[in-house]
Amino acid sequence: MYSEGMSTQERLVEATRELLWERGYVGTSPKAILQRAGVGQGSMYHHFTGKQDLALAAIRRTGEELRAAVDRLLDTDTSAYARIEAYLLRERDVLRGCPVGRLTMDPDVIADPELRAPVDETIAYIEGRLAAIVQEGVDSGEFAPRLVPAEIAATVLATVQGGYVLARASGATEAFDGAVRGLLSLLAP
Amino acid sequence: MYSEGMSTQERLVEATRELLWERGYVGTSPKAILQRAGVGQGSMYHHFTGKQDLALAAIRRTGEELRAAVDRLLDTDTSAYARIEAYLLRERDVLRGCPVGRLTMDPDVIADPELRAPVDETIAYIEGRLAAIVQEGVDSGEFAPRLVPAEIAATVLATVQGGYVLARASGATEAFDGAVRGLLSLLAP
DNA sequence: GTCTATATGTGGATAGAC
DNA sequence: GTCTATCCACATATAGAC
Repeated sequence: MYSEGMSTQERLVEATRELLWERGYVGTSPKAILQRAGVGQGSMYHHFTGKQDLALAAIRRTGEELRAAVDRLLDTDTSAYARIEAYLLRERDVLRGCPVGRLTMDPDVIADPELRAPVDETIAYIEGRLAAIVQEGVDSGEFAPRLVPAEIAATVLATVQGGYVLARASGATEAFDGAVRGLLSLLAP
Repeated sequence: MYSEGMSTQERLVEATRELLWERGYVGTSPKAILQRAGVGQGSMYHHFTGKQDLALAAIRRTGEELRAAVDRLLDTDTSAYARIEAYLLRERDVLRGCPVGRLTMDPDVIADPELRAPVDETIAYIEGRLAAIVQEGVDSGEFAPRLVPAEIAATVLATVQGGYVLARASGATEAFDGAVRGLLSLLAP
């Protein structure tokens, strides 16, 4: 139940991040968080004002980590296609879905501007990075000039997010892989 | 609150369908269903064994309707590209998301084989219809022979499902439209 | 068939002791 | 800072009257 060196706040945020990923905001109760974190009720309300506040910290951290991971993946000295491919083929726990994208199906997250903000920012950031790479590819002649970078970036991101949906519906990762391969075949120079 | 000619069962199923779309399975309580349907507690447990049973009826009906709508859209005597385009440009309430796809993010739906089955069947059905159309296009020379129909079908469906995610994250339909246009530009003969 | 009453647990949060 | 006790409302279901 987390390492010894982890502070109570950290344990609470980590437990919340896991539960938000697994069950979403609506499906996550303070009680479940406390049990997973191994702390008492009082600690949670000492460090955070409540469920929303704790979820906010958790979502922000998840967004930061995802953006950092994407940066590591895309900051390479390779062709535009190779970087888009690297993004699409990134190792993923497909059946768990995207820890950020899944929150968009949570009515209470979407209804709360504070909770939606870090979700929006993270997705917009990745879209922006992908668009810049497509633009490079268009400029260098690697991609057809008729491609609109912002649109292709949205298509790439949507294919990944939708791939999770197909995979979870079928209970198998195959559909995700198929969608990605299909897109790569359409993008292939 | 629904027409006079609607039976109690129908009212319950309709109310459940709406709530599942808006709030998902975890976020929908029997109480909320009863209030929306305008019936008492006893009626629900007379016609259905409980929340799961009612949700099952609701999901099945939503799946049937979606498959029928897709059939109407795709049963036209036009080119393969035109039919894929028609599917992608279908009029949608983008910010509400897909009434079937959103259920894949519901942990209690995915964990219950009975509830997941109609979700899986509906998505598999649409994928199959799209794949057959792509196959036609490949056979007729409309699409490049290197395209794998099942993969392209998955890409098309994933772009739509992921488009909902992008749109809901940003709170605007633009990202959905961008993803669709990007895919159409890649598919264009 | 439909209603109201009731039951048990949980959701989300506060109070106050240590 | 952390714990336990307590609070009120809701979630989900059953019982039994009409």
